[in-house]
Amino acid sequence: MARKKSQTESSTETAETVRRAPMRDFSRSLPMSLLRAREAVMRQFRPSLRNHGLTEQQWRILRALTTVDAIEVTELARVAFLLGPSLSRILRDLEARQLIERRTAKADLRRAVVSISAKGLKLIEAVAPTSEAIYAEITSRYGARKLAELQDMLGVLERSLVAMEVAGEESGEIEE
Amino acid sequence: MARKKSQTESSTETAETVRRAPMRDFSRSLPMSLLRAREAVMRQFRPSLRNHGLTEQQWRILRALTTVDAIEVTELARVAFLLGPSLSRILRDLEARQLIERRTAKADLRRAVVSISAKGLKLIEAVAPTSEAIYAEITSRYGARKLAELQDMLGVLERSLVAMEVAGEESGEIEE
DNA sequence: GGCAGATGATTAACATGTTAAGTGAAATCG
DNA sequence: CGATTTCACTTAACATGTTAATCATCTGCC
Repeated sequence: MARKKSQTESSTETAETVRRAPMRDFSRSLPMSLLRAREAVMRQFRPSLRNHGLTEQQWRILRALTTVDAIEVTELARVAFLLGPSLSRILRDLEARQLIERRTAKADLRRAVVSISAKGLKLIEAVAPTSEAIYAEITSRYGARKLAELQDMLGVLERSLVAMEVAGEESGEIEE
Repeated sequence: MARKKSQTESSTETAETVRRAPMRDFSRSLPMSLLRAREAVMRQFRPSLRNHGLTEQQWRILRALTTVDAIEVTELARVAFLLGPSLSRILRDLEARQLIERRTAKADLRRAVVSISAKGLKLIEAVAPTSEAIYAEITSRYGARKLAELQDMLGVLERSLVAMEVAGEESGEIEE
């Protein structure tokens, strides 16, 4: 680190009143903390996934599909925590690669039902060992108990924020 | 919740051996927990930013610029936690909107130095009150002490993961 | 039965994430 | 001092995030 300034500072005078409100130091804001933590975690997994030709989101989808027999697209979006449009694009690609299978629900032609293919399962099984090893290493380094506690706290945070949203909608802003 | 299956299950036989390794329930994995928590937080801020014509990242950059007089692009990328290419594109846009100013370092023509403009400062000042109010509401709902503790834990996690990366490089994989 | 409104999914359009390649300038070394 | 390497930054190319619009089907109601 070490700022290493005073070398490109031959500036003139630029911003005058800048630096009025230091605010919350910014780099320590909650969104930044969460972003950096998540990035630090994912940086561990990405290389392995990449070696198997998978992105983080594609992995999430396949992973979610191994926990069910078949699932509708909307439900899958909820479980894998992806927005519809992203999921739509990714499913198109995964289907083309024959890692998943998709068919239309007989009772409701709007709905599509997705399931993982044998090829997809094989891929998952090829990646899983490394992923599990990395996860174990993280758990070991950070501490299993602490990790569980952290996840609890994140869950509580999430729920209190959802409650906050609801509170902000109960009246007023109906139409746009 | 509630699986609501047995309605689109008129399937034939699809996946056979599926559901072998439930793994870590998936939705409770650390990356997912962090992702959902962060999304829950950002969902609070996005509408306000959007009303002012700013994306989350643009806001991060302007916000970071208020804490310094001027800063080099690479340093800014580090502080705002953005990758070079993303930052490059966003700076191009912010400069076109005259929210920032950019000039070239005299001592090193490779380096660009960025600073916020008066217009940019005005925009920040217009958005800040709402942002601060939302942040205060979150703090209040979740608890200031708990929030500080959560951020501590996130910081520790981040640092232990950085240590993990280093440990995985000390020998071997030098060239690509 | 037929039509207005709701719903599931996709497409469109634009912004960012991510890795690789390109460009010009500076540092290093023979 | 000139070739090579390194460095700061930008472009390129592709994948995803995000919001709005579109499309087909469904549902409720008459």
